[in-house]
Amino acid sequence: MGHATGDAAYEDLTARARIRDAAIRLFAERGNDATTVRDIAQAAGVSPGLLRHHFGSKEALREACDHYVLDRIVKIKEELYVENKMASPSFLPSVHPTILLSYKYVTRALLDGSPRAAAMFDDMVALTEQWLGKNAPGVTDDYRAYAAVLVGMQSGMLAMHDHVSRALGADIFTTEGHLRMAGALTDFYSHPLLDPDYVAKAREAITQLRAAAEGA
Amino acid sequence: MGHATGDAAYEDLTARARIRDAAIRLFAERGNDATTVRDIAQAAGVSPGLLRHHFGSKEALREACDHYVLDRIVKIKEELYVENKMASPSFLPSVHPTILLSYKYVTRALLDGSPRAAAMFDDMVALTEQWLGKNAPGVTDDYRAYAAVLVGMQSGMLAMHDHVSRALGADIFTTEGHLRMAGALTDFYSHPLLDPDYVAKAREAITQLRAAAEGA
DNA sequence: GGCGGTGCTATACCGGCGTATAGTCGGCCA
DNA sequence: TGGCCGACTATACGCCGGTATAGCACCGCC
Repeated sequence: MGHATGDAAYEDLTARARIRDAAIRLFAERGNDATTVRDIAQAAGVSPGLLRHHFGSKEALREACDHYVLDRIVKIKEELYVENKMASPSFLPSVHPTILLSYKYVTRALLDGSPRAAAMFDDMVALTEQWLGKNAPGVTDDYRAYAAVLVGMQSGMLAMHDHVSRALGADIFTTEGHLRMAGALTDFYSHPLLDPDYVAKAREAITQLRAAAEGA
Repeated sequence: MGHATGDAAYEDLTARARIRDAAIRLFAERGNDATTVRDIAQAAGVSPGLLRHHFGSKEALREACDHYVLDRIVKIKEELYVENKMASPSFLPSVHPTILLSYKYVTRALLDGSPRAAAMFDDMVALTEQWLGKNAPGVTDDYRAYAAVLVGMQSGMLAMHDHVSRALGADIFTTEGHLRMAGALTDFYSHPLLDPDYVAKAREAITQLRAAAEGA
């Protein structure tokens, strides 16, 4: 990570690639607004002017990063998909540092309002909706909402990585923390959390509130 | 004076209260960094200098807002708790606009790194952990991770409200959208999503990856 | 009636941001 | 060898952020 200077492979990259990589790292870490072009330039070991020379503007650089990372992710997903038919869109055992960084980046991009990331979110919702119809038909009668909530929770938890990691005592964007999180997630998806009594009461409360809202 | 809205009750508030309310609204909507003291002043119908006069600095204003909103939330929770013993920390049928705004605010505060919000997150994790031990002892053998994931997903979904709302076709911070979301959430908590075969394979994959990571 | 303090405004200041521009270095081709 | 072109730097510009300061209007108190 902290290729200050001296890492041979890192030094061998073209300046353009170094800028892109540094930008991805910093955007993923701090978000778009909190990252300055001067920060990126320093991290890449170049002058700030070079960013403009190669990418035109900060916004264009961000789009290039979006494109790069999102492409990498769909490629990874395709590989995973053919490799073992894990068709579930829920979670993948993504433990390689690069993959983790990519997820971190996309999560931030979602919060930063990146159109590309938003499109990916929509795709995932659509995919999940289909998957539900095929593989888990009984769980709900509002597939759309269920899929939206599922994808939102999954990506949202990554957005809360600081807090989840703190509670866990391990960074969920490292292999160790990610696996512990994945374990809990598996528990979560395999057992119902609420007992039927409680669920019935909750449903009743919801329908009452809905009726009250419509009546008003 | 007499700025955005001619609402009488609004006009009757002291300038200090108007500033606080405007700040809460804007912080909740755009986050801390993206809202300027000039924005807040304009929304409150006062001059920018007055913010400094009453609160000292932007950061101090934010802390005052944190304090105010968080207090409001714990008060609401206490009321809910005594009213009907809904001891579950999972979700509350919070449909009042003020409550929804409060939740939106805290969610953003979590992303913005507010210490108070983070403390509340930790409290919720601890509470959830206890609750799990009492009310759902069988679901996992890593209570801590389970609770962290649960709270992270729940709050994270709110952080993704833009995208979830877009997928849903309804803003989840309005009563209508929130109830639809709550319905899906109830489905989610009451039925296992993954079938045992799939779960077994997932667990196996996780343990393999863990072993590989430790071996390395 | 004068008078001090408080709520409030107007304006100025400084730093950091993204961006623009002029200029330097070095390799490649005629 | 001369010249050109792309990679790259140094420096400056305009803008806008939070903040500081000076001054004004009002109101209770002696």
